[in-house]
This record gives sequence, C-alpha cells and structure tokens, in this order.
Amino acid sequence: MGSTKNHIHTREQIELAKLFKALAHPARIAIVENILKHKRLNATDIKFYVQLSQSTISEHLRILEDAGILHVNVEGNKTYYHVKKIALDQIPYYIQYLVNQVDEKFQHQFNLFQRREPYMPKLYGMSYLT
Amino acid sequence: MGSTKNHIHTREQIELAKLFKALAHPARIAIVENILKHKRLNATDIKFYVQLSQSTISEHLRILEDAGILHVNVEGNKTYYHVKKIALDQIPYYIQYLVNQVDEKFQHQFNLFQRREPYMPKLYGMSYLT
DNA sequence: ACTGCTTATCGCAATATTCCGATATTCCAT
DNA sequence: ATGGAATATCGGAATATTGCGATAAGCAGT
Repeated sequence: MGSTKNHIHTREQIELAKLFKALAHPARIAIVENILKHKRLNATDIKFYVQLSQSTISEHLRILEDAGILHVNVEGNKTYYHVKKIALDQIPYYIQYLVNQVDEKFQHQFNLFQRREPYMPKLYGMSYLT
Repeated sequence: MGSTKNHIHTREQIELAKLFKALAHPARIAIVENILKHKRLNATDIKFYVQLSQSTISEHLRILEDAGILHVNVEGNKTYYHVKKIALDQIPYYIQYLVNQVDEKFQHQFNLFQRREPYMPKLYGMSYLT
C-alpha cells in the first residue's frame, strides 16, 4: 500500500494540495510564467519557450487546466491558453488564512494584503474530487 | 527516460517548484495547519491529529523541513516543530510578481497586498539545488 | 481530395512518491 | 543498568509522475 490516504483529510486540504501540486513542477511554473507574459499562447508557442516534446507540453497543459489554473480557447487549428488569475489569487488568501489562524491577536502583523472576503477562503471551483 | 529535466529551467523555477511540492500533499497541508494552530508540536502530537503511521509522519516532516517550511527544535526526548512564516510569505510575493509581470499598466488591479521589497521576489534559502 | 500544421492520446520505460512495519537510536526516568 | 517513550531510517510494495515517440484526429489552405 503506497497511495495517498485521502479519506483522512478534509475536502479543502485535498483541493489545496491539488492546486499546489499543479504548480509543483518547474516546467509548469515556466509555462504559467510564459503565458502570463504573453497574455495568451498556444501549445506550439509554449514548446518554443519550454523545450520539451509536444506530448509532454500537452500533458502539463492538461494538468494546469484540470487544476483550474488555465483557461482554454480553441480557435480553428490552434488551442490558446490563458491564466485564470482568480485561481492564482486563492493561494495568497489561503496562506493568509493559515498564518492568521495561529494567533488572532497578532493578526495585524500578517496583513500583507487586504481581504476581499470575510475570513475563510473559499476554494474556487471545488467540484471534482478523486 | 522519465525524470524531470531540470537543466532546461531556471534556478528560480526549480526552487519555487520545490516549495510548492512540499505543500502538494494533503497530509503536509494538515501538518502545517496543525502546527500553526498549536504554535509548536512534536511528531507524536502530529500523529494524533493526522492519522498516519509514525514513519510516514516522520517522512512528511523531513520533506517540510527540507523545503525550509518547518524549523526543528530538539528538546531532550522530543523534537518540536514550528512553521517558518517567512517561507510561507514567499508564496504570495511570488504570485504577485507573476501576475504583475503580465501587464504593468494594470498593476493597480492586482495590488491585493503591499510590497515590502522592490520587485523581484528573492527566494528565501535558495541554497541547495539537486 | 491532399498536404501540412496543431493538438490529444496511447503505450511504455524510467524515476519518484507514499505508506507501512521492522529495526535502530537516543533520551528520560526508575 | 533497564525499560519505556520518541524519533529516524531502512526495505519494500503499491501507486503516481515525467518524459518521449508513435499514432490519431481536426482544421486551414491549396
């Protein structure tokens, strides 16, 4: 037995881990960076910036899309990707929530950014769960 | 050949991926949450909150420590862990840097939190590189 | 219809991760 | 010294990830 024991964790922990996991590979970091820099790219463009085979790029793109980080737009021949900023924004909110829950008294020390929502960060697109 | 091709990526991409990877497991999310909630915990305490075997907990703790997320304090019999907030803080800074580089004109839209340092986020503890 | 370009998917090999029990090891208390 | 409690590490099995080439499928232009 060597597979992750998901049943002992909360839905939020599992979803969050999935979000982090999508960014837990240098190639996918590079892909997100390049798409953001150019606003939108198709897979062939990405292949130019990130030197991996077409099938490997395709797989990384699928993982990023599954995690809700990329939005896909098919235009004829090509498939354009752009980054859903709302998905990336969840991460700072969660980190803040995490750090704040330690000690509410010293909360002001951790006000690195302002809240848009009251307290508990809702995870965007928590739909599927394996 | 199925191993990650690190040589095609930048040092920052690799380090960042490593940081995300450390948080890319629900058990490690749970461990960090519990340590933060209680300020400090030893491995036996964590075993109570996160129902995994002693050796598995120990391995997860090692990964979090390697990533620079946990600080270790041996006190006699027990090993206490606490969370280095500076390591977690890097993540919002990087996300902001990433999102901002898209379009400097619309930078104000993404000012979810204030900067402490000028621009490029320096990764804390970028020492080892596999 | 044919050709070329773009992307998805399959099959597979190499490697990495996750988890556990068993076995040290180290410290504290008796 | 002996025993117990806490933790690290080893060995191994199950599973997951990473990467590639080959193949398939769709669209655009000729």
